[in-house]
Amino acid sequence: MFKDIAIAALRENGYKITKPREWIVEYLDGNKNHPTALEIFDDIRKSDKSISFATVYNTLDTLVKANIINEITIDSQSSRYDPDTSNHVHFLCEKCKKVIDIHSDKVKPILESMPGKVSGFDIIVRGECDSCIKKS
Amino acid sequence: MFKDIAIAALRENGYKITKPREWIVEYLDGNKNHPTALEIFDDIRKSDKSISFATVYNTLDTLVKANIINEITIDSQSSRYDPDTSNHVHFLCEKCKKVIDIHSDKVKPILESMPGKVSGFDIIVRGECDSCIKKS
DNA sequence: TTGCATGCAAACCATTTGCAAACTT
DNA sequence: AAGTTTGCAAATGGTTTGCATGCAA
Repeated sequence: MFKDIAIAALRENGYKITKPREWIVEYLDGNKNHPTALEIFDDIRKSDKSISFATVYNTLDTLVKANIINEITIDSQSSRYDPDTSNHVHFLCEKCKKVIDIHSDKVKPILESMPGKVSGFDIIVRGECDSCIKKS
Repeated sequence: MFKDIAIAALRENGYKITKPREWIVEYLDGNKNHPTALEIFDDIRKSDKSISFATVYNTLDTLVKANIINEITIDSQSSRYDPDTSNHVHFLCEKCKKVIDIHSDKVKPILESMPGKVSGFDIIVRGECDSCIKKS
């Protein structure tokens, strides 16, 4: 389970386990919405928990540095965060704005062809999804 | 030549050919540095040309909309722009900060496997380049 | 007890906007 | 002449920072 792995990874890297960090990890567990920092902040606040903006940013930074989550740049306005660190592509439908995760074995060959050691990646494809094409 | 193609494409899309647009297109012609809007602004100003910040942004937007250049998000701080719209991957060396363009036929299979119509993409791989590995 | 982490508000900085003047067609 | 485009400066909005207080270890 993501939460347990994340908490363990934080511990291993010498980070303290605090309430805000637990909340954010819980929030991201199984989350496929690629939320922004603001969305995370708002949603956590809605559930009677007190958290500050700076802490959301700090914690997300920490989780990214510890390789527990990925920062994705599909939205040029603001960073989004993804707890799924497995090889996948983000397909953004520009009509309905949905981000579809595509787990594909076609990603690996690209990573293997890089002229150096790979530490992370972000594959963003923009277009129009089948569901929107059918509607038009 | 990129400049001629870009100007023609602007005309075809009903955009007027103005000095600032020419300067920016010339600046980007053959440019492999993936510059930011600020870098473009500064460099154009350095060569005795008067241009405003808003115009740089407006023009880059226009060029992106007309599919003449790509906006790339390799830098979470600010957008970068690439006149090379052919299928390639951006490999960012986190040590020397260089962005290496990798033209690869491995990109196409990914685009073809998307659940919809593809209009654009941005493939970013982060790591350490061979040259930096050798130095350490 | 010892630092690391949090929270607040102010600062920062890339990008956008409104509008009058200038220019392309 | 008509309608875009430019340029300026101010506004916006996501993200970061400094520092005092709080908390995990």
